Amino acid sequence: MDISVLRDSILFKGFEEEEAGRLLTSLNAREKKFKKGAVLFCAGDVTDKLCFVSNGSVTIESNDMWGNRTILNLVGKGQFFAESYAFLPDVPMLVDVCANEDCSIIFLSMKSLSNLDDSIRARLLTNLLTITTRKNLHLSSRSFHTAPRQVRGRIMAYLNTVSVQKHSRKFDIPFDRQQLADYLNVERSVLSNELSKMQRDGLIVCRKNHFEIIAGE
Amino acid sequence: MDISVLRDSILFKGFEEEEAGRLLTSLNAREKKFKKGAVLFCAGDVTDKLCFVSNGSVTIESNDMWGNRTILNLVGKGQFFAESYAFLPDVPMLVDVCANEDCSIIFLSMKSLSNLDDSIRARLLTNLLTITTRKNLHLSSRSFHTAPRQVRGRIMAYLNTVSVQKHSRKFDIPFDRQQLADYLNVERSVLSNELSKMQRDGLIVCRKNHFEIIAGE
DNA sequence: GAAAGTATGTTGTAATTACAACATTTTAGG
DNA sequence: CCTAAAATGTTGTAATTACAACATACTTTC
Repeated sequence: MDISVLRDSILFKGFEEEEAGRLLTSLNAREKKFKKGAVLFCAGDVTDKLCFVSNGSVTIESNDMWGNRTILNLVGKGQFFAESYAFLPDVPMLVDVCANEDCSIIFLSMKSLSNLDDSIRARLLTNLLTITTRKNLHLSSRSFHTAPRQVRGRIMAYLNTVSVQKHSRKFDIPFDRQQLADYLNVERSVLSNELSKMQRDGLIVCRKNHFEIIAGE
Repeated sequence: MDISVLRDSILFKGFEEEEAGRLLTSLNAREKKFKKGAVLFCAGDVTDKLCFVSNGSVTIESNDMWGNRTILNLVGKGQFFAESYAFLPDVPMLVDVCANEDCSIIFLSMKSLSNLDDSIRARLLTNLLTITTRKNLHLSSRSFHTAPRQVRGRIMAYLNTVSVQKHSRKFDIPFDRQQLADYLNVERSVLSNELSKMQRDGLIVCRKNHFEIIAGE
């Protein structure tokens, strides 16, 4: 198990090397590998495991009975997921979790938190709180990407966020066209069409996953 | 200041009466009243206050420069808001918070958490974690309500959730028509129209805020 | 480097939604 | 109880999107 990515994560902030090691044991850390397309969790599943992406990426998505997919989030290397369910283990998951590419996931048991001594527990809880509040902001950012009524507005809202995050007008996005469509809640063909129009209108340049936002004068 | 609602909240779960009182002092609890329509926070504001609705309700919303409103959440009596910003006080708010009716809000300072002793801090953090993870689920539930491509699907997704929460096919919703439209990201007139059709089709009965879902055969 | 498979782009039509304008109902004050 | 204001319902048209069908480009594998 490659611990280094997890060791560098926000979860272990403020912990000495030796404490971190003991904590990993207490949390019963287990790593598992998944192939692209594998389903890690289905809606309705329950879990008490906090999940960490040590390599690759997964998508958090909702698939309705007519085959419509909505991608709520893409969780990349170094990020956590299922934290809400880990702390509310009675609540069945509302979403599916799928391997977006070959990936490695570390599962951490949250059951034995109360056995830790207060000092370690308080620090760990503080870090967990940072994880959940950040996730909170991340979740609400999708609301802003899907809020505009028109496709162009949604694309721009999304690209702007990515551009701000990457501190550059040129950047790659982690989605292919179908995924971006499913994230923005629009038709793939309409998305492709609109991207073409936006290029003709001189708003953006894009090729595959690479985008550039053209500055207005 | 009426402390009883806050005292009964999840934040103070597991605290003795005497500890709770001291905690309130440490957190510098302050209550403030707002008139319906008042703006408590604007997008861009920063705060380190955890906010609690001790009476009334507020809406969490995003208003774009063309006057389009998106309601992300309605926070009622006994619930918290701004918890993410309270713990990430550098992050400017992405949303506006407005008084949905006359209301009272208790503001709790999260700055001095580290001064508390480990035992109290660990218990408080555990409760805060419950608040943030629940909020997380609440936020993602809106994604499911706006995921269906058609208006009827969105209405049904929303009404189903409320029905499950209230354990009844008959229930009141906290939104008026305009607010429900802004929550579901649809036009108010289209929403009214669709509700009429759904009544004609025998799917629901509604009058003002009161809804009844009619069981399929 | 062909062939097959996958991803992306394009187009036309049917369906749906946005928007405006107005009708009706409900609520709040005097 | 009347009036004004607000909320909700209805309708028609213009604009947008969904969907299907197909064209093109890019990848992968042999």
